[in-house]
Amino acid sequence: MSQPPVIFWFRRDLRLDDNTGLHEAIKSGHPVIPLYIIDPRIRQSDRYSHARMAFLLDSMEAVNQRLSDYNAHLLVRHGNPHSILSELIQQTNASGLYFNADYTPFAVKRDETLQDNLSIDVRSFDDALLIPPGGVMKDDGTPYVVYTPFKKRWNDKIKPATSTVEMSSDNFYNISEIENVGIPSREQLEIQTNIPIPSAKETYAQSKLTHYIKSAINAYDTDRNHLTIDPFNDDRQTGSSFLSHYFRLGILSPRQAYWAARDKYGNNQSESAQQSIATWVSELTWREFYMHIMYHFPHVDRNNFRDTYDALKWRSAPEELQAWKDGLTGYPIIDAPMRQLRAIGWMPNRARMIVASFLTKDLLIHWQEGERHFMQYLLDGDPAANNGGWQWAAGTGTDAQPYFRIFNPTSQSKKFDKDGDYIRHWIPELNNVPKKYIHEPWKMDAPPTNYPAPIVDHKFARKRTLEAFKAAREVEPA
DNA sequence: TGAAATGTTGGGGCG
DNA sequence: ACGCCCCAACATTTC
Repeated sequence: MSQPPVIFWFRRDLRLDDNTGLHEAIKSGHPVIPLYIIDPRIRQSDRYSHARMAFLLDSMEAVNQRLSDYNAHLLVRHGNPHSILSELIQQTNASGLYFNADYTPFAVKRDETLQDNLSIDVRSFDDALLIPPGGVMKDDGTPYVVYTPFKKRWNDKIKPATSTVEMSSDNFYNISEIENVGIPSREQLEIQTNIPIPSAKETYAQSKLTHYIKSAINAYDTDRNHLTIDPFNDDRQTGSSFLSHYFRLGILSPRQAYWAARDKYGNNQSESAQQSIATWVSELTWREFYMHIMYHFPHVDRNNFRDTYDALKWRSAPEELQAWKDGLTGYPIIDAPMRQLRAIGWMPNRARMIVASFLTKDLLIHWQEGERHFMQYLLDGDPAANNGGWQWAAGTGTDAQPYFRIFNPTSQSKKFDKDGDYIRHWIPELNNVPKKYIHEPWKMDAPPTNYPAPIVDHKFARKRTLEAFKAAREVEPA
């Protein structure tokens, strides 16, 4: 084979099926070098997650295994992407670089100068979303900042699924001649995590998707708010599809999920099942919405989307922040999910809203503290979706809940963990607390002595926050 | 993808 | 039998 190779650079698309950039590379007819670059800057980030990195390593291993069906291997290199790529181009005489676009500010900045710095054909493809940023705009050409009209237009823009590409061993470059460090071990990357890492295999993720769409999705509308104890180990808990970590690394594509759901929707379902399916798809749309937002408004990454609350006096309360992180606030409905997060790298969306409201509204601590903590522990931690959720809860974001909408932890607890099963599972100290007091153990005559009293009084905190937000609104914009 | 404060209504206890 | 009060239940307004 005398043709020069092309490089396919895996980033957040660790799958072989329905991978736009990879398939384009294959279709080019040149032998493909599958590459992953471990960028040491990721590990220096204060948003770095040991668990997510462990999951990424497993995912690289899974891709490598699938590649072995084609006598191919994943080439792994460590370092600055620009230098790695130019070095590799020199070594292999590659004529093209293919990858799928990543829309976070970090990735956009990393990728924008590639074409100028590399002397070869650089091809970026839209793959991570059903509709890429810029594809859903208002008639006046500006981006949507409210979810509902975005979703309406997004739905109208969906295009039919495209056909797949057949691969063979002829499509891949023999990299045995090139230096390949291979996939590093956890020890080599100094990964420390006790979180049980779910399977990162593409086929496993696909079967999970199929299984979920088959039946559990029909009850999503009602079950989505259930506080699921451990979706890794308990198949009875079906409220969440628990696929977000697969979308995070692109082990599943949103197209695979969307079309699986939509095929089922059109296939003679009851009205309530259809409604549930629509709601589930709507969560995919939220993911796209927030990625579009971060692309069009990159400042949201480290700043309020709206400057309305730039003057807000967030509290500095390191001990209270620590209590929140440790699950020791004295509010069971806060502490249970915070402990769950550290234990399994996941918490239900409802719980995310409750603990986010508590940090920002009850403790009046900056949403960025919570956003960072979530990124450090969530297996599905995605910069755009996580940021969007936090700014929504804090009231600083696009389409945010109004500042006066403050969750009452106790009523949320009674509503979504009626019997207290979720609380008892994650807070063993409360094992013997009767149902009557499980949501507010401080009201017992003799509360468990090994569980803290509430670090803040909700009624007092609510008033404090209303006043702080009101004061910030009254500050004239600069 | 709220909750608290305030307003309204109507049934029941009771003198 | 009547008026008064209490308050649950629901509705509306406000934050």
